[in-house]
Amino acid sequence: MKKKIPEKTIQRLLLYYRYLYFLLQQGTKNISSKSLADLLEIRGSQVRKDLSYFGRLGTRGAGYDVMALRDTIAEILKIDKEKKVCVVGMGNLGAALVAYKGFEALGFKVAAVFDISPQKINHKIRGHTCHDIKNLSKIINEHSIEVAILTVPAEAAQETALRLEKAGIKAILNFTPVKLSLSKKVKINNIDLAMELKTLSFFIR
Amino acid sequence: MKKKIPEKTIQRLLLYYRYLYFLLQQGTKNISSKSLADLLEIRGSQVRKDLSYFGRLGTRGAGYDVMALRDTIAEILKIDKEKKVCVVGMGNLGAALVAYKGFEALGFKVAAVFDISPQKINHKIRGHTCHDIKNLSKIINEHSIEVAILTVPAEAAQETALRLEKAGIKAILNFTPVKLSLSKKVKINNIDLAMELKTLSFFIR
DNA sequence: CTATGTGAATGGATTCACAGCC
DNA sequence: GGCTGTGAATCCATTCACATAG
Repeated sequence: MKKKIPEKTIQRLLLYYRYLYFLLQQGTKNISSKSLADLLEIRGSQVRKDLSYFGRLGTRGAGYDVMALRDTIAEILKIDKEKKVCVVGMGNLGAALVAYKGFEALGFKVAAVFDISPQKINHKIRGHTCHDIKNLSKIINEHSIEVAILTVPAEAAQETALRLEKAGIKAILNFTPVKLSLSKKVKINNIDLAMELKTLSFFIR
Repeated sequence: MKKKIPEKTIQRLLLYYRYLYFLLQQGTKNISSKSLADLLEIRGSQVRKDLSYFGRLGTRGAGYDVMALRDTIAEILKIDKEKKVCVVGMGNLGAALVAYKGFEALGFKVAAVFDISPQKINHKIRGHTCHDIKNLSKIINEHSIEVAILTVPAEAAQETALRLEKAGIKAILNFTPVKLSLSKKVKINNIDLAMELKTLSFFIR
């Protein structure tokens, strides 16, 4: 059990969780690091190393108990605890993410959505009343929201991010192609769609 | 000028391109690796190493010519050449991506969209007539589409991916939370939205 | 005999540090 | 002097290999 856990390990932990969940539904009680690794096309040693960050979770000679491991990972990642998110920017992408089913399974709940446009404010978008971005701070505090999904136009990105920081947001999933400059206290992950597509296509042939 | 170019380098090249484009608009003629690196919060040596994969692009003592470097990167990444993509699965996310403006700037054009639902087939979605997924192969070949964006439900993901492979698709940007099993000829990049959000939130505090 | 857990070896990417050129 | 280009050094993640436990 070491100190610093690599981000890559956390990502794989989530993948393990998904497979274990599925395996359990199938009635699989026990699994070896090798079998789990094969499903993900990685090495058994990788699985074991990842899990070893969190203690001795398996039984030598016998492998891992699927349910126990799944529950341990759920605990590590706090998947059971619901976490509130807000979505800022109700364009096409923002509206699609509000409705995205996948978030629920990992314990996220969209607690508020924001936009700046009078045509959207106070209207329902996929079941959520769109709030004026002016009230960002108030609503984020009222609902104790810690995570924001940022889908505003590029021009508004930095400014909006600053408002999110001021409102006390701890993490931002940034869909804008802008490098946000905030204090290091705010954890930022970027999803740059056009870039992903371009990187991908560069490697063909 | 070495052999294998890391994927990370390609990603940064795209970022450099974006900044150079912007700098050029501002009238900046020349830039040092240090200044460019500062904009991206990386090291100058990283910029120089990345660029060195493609030859000697700068002038010792003087830095890089913004326009020349931008154009060289555009050439390396073939940003000028239009590449056709299709979007498969016209749910909320698929429909949002069809309308996503950011793709154009990097030379992508949505040439076809597909779904399986009779309610959508032959109807216009954000300006594109939605095709029956049955005609996937035919239309992909007619338009010489090489890249696909996959936004079908998880249950249909693997099956649809196989059809894309058979149709001759070279690369897939996979938005489903499914590990696709295809021959290694098809380059796959995964964007797992729920996972990104969960990884992000794990690291807060 | 089987499969985990882990220190050591390997591999890959980043950063250093300086020779080389302007 | 200033800044690039690059081999060497460093850092970090993955993989190996084996002692250890069941």
